[in-house]
Amino acid sequence: MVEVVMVDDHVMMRQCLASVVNSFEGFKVIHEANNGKEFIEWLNPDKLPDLVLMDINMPYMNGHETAIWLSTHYPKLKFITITMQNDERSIIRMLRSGTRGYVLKDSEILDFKQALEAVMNKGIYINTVLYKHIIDNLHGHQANLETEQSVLSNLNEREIEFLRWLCTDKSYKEIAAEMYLSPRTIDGYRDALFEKLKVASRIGLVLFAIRNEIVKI
Amino acid sequence: MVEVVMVDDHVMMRQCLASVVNSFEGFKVIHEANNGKEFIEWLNPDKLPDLVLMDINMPYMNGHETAIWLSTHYPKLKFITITMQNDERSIIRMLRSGTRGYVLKDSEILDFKQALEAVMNKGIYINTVLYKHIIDNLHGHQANLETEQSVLSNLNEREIEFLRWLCTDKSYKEIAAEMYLSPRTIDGYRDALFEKLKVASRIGLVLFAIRNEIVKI
DNA sequence: AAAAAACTGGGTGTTTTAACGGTATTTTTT
DNA sequence: AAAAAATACCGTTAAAACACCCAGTTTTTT
Repeated sequence: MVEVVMVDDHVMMRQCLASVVNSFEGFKVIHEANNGKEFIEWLNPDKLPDLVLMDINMPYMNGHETAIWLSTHYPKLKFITITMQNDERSIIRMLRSGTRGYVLKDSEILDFKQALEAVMNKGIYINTVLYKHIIDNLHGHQANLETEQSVLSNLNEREIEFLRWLCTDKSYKEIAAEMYLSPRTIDGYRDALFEKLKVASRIGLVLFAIRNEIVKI
Repeated sequence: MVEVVMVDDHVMMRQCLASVVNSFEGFKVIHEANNGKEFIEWLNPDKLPDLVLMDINMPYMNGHETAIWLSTHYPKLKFITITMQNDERSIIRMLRSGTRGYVLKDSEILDFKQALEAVMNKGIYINTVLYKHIIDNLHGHQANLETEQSVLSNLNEREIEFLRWLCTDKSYKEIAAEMYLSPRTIDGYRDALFEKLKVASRIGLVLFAIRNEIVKI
């Protein structure tokens, strides 16, 4: 039986969700708290719950603060964020703070159940609507210079890989070895990129790669 | 009934997984393909499957290429990546290409089932082990930034200015002229920064400058 | 006021990078 | 099957980058 704790200052909402959780086979709500502070004061290191469901917006100690505290003190304790906030920053922040799932309060019960089951089984769960935000964030800022975008699409896999290598402090000779190519070939790659990207030095290539998020900084 | 297509060049693996999928209630494998090319040639716009499970490493047309093609031509067609590759680049790349799930081949059957169910129900599913990679990616390398912060505070105005010049495609000689210094002095600045920042090439300096937002990209 | 630190400039090398000239092989297109 | 494109490769030369050595001047510290 998965022992669940609910942390949310909206009592009605919390109790509704709790009854839903109790209706799921294998899940049982063993405690409810009004906010993060109440929750961590209640926590007993010898008898941790299996799963915590919590809101972000709460008085005294909000979901974000609680998440950081939990990640620091009980990194193995799984928690899912259940909230109405679907803005990118909230999502990213909670993910970074270690939440295993992020479910919107206006999701369907089935989504909710999926999230619980996925999280209890080594996974993470994020609503599809939110997923887009995350992917955008992985991309970085898509508002790249359009002219560069078209140049970018003219680069092949190998050139992209080369650009990534350029953004290290390896010499061309070392990069050649890494890519299993002759240094001469690397010379050719460089020259081709100089031409394509209209630059004249490795620095120019590196800056392009970073601007276009070919490498993560 | 969720109609599933399996795309993987490892026949044994594919057939094993297919039989497992068939054993799941509500799922049925309706087609198997050896690679992306075979798969998209088989695809019938009038009768799309509900879910595609595919490997990354495949001949002729690999998972990444197939993912991009699918995202372009049938953005609503859901697919899950099932692979042995758990390196960050593969994961990020597939996520960016629109995969709804990422499951390692050495996962347990239950994980696998969770992934299928989560994806069919508006979610995405990613193994916990992989999740770390994604979060690290969202972070950027924040851990490093903190240690670099102290290094940064040891740099003087002139060095900062020099770092900014480094992030252009000017040569040291040209930078010297811009800063009204002798090229020799610039040499000294560079060497001092190499020492302070523990790097050994201009590229390293440029990356530092960008990471620490000394220059705006 | 003396010592230390920081800033600036210099000499002399080696290594790396960049620009120029190409060729041979495979893959794709026509 | 021929043409075109893409891929991998090579040599030479000049410039730039990097590594080491150094010294004089100014600023800061003691």
